[in-house]
Amino acid sequence: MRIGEAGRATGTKSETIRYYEREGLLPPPPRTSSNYRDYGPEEISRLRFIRRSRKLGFSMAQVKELMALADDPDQPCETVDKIASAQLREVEAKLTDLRALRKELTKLVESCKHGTIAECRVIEVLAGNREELVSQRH
Amino acid sequence: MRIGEAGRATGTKSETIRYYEREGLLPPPPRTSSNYRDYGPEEISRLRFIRRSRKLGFSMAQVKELMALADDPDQPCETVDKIASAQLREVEAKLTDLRALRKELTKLVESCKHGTIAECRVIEVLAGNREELVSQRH
DNA sequence: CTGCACCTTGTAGTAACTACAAGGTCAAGC
DNA sequence: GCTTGACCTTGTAGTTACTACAAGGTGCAG
Repeated sequence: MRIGEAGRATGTKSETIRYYEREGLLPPPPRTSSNYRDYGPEEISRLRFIRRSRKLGFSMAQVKELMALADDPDQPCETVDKIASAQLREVEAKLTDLRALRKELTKLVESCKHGTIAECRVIEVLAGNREELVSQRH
Repeated sequence: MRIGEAGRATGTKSETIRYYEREGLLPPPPRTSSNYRDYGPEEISRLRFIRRSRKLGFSMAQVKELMALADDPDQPCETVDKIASAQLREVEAKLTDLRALRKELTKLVESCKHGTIAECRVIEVLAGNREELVSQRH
């Protein structure tokens, strides 16, 4: 599988795939006789994972951490737990915020269906005070 | 409330707040007699909303769209529905991915607690084929 | 009245892409 | 067999969303 096809399969531009390789997120794939990158299903999985994680708001460094967990299951339990727990806390926080946002957007779409114009509280719903607790840590 | 305090209240650097103002995400606040920006609770809410949304992986343009929904409830229903529905689809997709990721991370942390080293399937869990359907649209 | 923390504008650097230039590769059609 | 066009290569420069720093003004505590 060449870079263009890999890109179409994962919704990624060729340039971005090469960029991930340069930055160490993707291992350099084998090359064909004419020096084209040649991707297998394993690399496609990894690429798909990177794209999804980035869309969820994780940094490239965090994506690397997650992939390291998957790649090397023989790391000391302490390390795995530390990384996984931290990522888990972030995932939970994102889930909470997204559920609140979903509720508000659903209400908006519903009221539109009935021809009425609802007042929209998207801002208030995410402007709660959890963030203040987070920023205390700095 | 001056810019520094507003920043501490929302986990945002002063520079970033000024940047949001330049880019039109935040309205220019009133100034004090000594030309300092003076923020009220309304602006703080808005700022908090921007920060949360960005962490959830929404672009500044999407954040603007969402805020426009909240600011102007008298827009034609068609417009509101189009924007809200699109954002809702994205929120749902993010929720699905995050739930899968959470499950995998929880498993990892649990097995660590019992001293065993689990095999980690974080990559596989997000490498499913939903993305292929999305990329068909282009 | 002088530190010191804060504010102002402006410019330059970073992360994560994204686009484009200049040129090599290769299967399809005449 | 040769050209056309879609693909690939490396490299550089532009974009988005910050982030850091410089040079200087503001304001309150001691």
